[in-house]
Amino acid sequence: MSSIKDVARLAGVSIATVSRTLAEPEKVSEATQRKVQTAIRRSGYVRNELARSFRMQRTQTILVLLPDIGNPFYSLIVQGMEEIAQRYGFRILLGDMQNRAGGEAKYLQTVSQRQVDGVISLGSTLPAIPQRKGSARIPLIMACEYLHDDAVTSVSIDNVAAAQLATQHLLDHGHTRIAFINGPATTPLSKDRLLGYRRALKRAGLSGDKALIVRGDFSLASGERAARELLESKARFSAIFAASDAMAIGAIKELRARGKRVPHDISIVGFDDIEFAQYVEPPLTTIHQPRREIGRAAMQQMLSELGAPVKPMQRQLVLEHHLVARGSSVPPRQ
Amino acid sequence: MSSIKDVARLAGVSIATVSRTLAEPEKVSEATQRKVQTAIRRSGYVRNELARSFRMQRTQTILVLLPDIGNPFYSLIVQGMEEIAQRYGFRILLGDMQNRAGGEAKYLQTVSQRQVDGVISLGSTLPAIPQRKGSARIPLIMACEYLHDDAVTSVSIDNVAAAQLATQHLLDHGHTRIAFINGPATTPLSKDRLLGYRRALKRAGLSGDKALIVRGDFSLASGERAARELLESKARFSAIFAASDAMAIGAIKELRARGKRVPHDISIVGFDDIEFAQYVEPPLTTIHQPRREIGRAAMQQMLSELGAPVKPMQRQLVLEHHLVARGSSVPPRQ
DNA sequence: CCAATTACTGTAAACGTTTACATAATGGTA
DNA sequence: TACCATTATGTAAACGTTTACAGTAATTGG
Repeated sequence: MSSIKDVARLAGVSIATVSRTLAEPEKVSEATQRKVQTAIRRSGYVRNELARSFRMQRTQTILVLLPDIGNPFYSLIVQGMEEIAQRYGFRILLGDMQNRAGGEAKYLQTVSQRQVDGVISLGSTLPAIPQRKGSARIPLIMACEYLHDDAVTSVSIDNVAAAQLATQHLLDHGHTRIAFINGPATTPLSKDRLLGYRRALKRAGLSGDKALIVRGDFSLASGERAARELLESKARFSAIFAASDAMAIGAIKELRARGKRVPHDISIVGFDDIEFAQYVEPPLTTIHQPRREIGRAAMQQMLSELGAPVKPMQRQLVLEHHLVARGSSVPPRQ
Repeated sequence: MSSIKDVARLAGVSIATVSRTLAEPEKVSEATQRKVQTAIRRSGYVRNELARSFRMQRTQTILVLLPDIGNPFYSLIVQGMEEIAQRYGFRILLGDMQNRAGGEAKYLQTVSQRQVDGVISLGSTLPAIPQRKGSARIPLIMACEYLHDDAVTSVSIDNVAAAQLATQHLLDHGHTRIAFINGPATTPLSKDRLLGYRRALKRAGLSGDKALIVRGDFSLASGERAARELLESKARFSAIFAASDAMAIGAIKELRARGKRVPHDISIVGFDDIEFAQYVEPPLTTIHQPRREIGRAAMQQMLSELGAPVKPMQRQLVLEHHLVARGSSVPPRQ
């Protein structure tokens, strides 16, 4: 492999000039630039990014922590992030946490080893980012999930409002006994969705029933389990609001297995609007999250914190959601 | 950040000794090792992997090219790869090709920039890997897809046999007019599946009908389109074999939209056995691919080529598949 | 007791960049 | 003309490792 030295020799200039031609061409005369450029072409030189990263202590790489790579919910978010990262010469290192608490640990190593410039987490817990003594702190941004803490930058939707909207939709159809399959209990996101659910019930003058609230982990299988739990609790309900489409789809399967028809016997509303939501039977009524946009915004914020010429945003960015009414929600049977 | 120098000073040894303690402890006396280890603990030293990669021209990173990150088919494969990579201290850099021809281009840059040690491609085309002059060639392995070329290492199933099995399953149920939604035309994988489909028909003494063969790109939407094409062609059929579960699910949606009942009017068999296959209505009969195992094997082969103490495998590894019969395939209506 | 071997440790170069600083050339101004 | 500012380029150090080579001390074999 030819190095900057070969190029310098070929062009008859110093290595500093070659480096400058590449990084700050405005500091090099046009004639010299031409010489260097032809030398580069002739030698087939390509910059050794490893050497560069080492020297500059920057890798142009952002670690993206994914709770579960098998959940197609994240794909569009990642694509949005890629789009922006790409544009500014950054790369994404994807870390799959396999839906496990602490699954991020192995990836945080690469952080303390200075192999990434920043971290975007799609998970609910604040990863304990090992900060390098004596260096700038490594930026962390949360996407989708968030903390109610102004110090932590995040991009998400208004989950209270969204959950309220979903519940209201079922109330509008005349349902009064609405079950709720929430996500993992402790996260602010889940708390907010629970709050939105309760708020809608309350505004409708309903008291709500503890037995109608169960939990999953956003996965298909957990939705199935949650529905089973609901059915076995003997609590009556004519509709379910699930905090993810995957859980909604899992629930539908279980309901069917128990002889309930959807939506005829039980209406269902999901959350996320993943692609599959349109393809299940019945097509899923759900809350649409602007996934690509969330990814874009999170990455933009990251790059702005890293000094890229991107306009920074507010600390906690909240994007728009909306409800997509499809076939899974209808008025209750008499 | 403390460097190897600080540790050396603290332990009263040379930096070479520190380096050796970390990389080849058998060459360092026990007493010295202890001194170095306490010095490391006291100083909070963590090796600068950037410097190391630079010096050694190895990054311990494998680029995994993904045709479409939104397709949940790939998740388990990636998990299998991660598992093995992890075990040997390697990382995975995921590259999403967004289902586009040439989508790998931007990632191959990182290859020519020496930022990865090897490439595993899940796509169908042979990525033109820029080889570094004067250095060892960068290993490439294909997983799922393959070329009929002994020079290219690959891990996959026997797609001819698998497609034949799926078709045979429908024939066994009594179907004689079986449509086939294949993947992109030009890949060996698609050709093999077509071959398997045809072989099954032939063995049953059926001639086959060109009009019953259509194509998609493995995605939900393309399955929907393919089904539409079939329905509009006026060709008669009582069953569909789709080359991916996603296309099968897409097709089901379109069939329903046109008033066909599945499986009552039309039986369907998919391919892949993704998680969703169990959750759609009716549950999808499909070919199970050992996805995690494919990932594991591909990564194992990669690491063995990179000199890790892993037993190498044969050039073209073929893993076992099987058919999972679920509700989407039944005998045809009279 | 000497030579040869072994086991351990240190010295210093090298990897390919970036960049602070020095230097040289040019042009403008008093 | 002498001076300064500006522009363009070169010199050389630095980043933090690994590793070839050299050196020393301890051990072994004769």
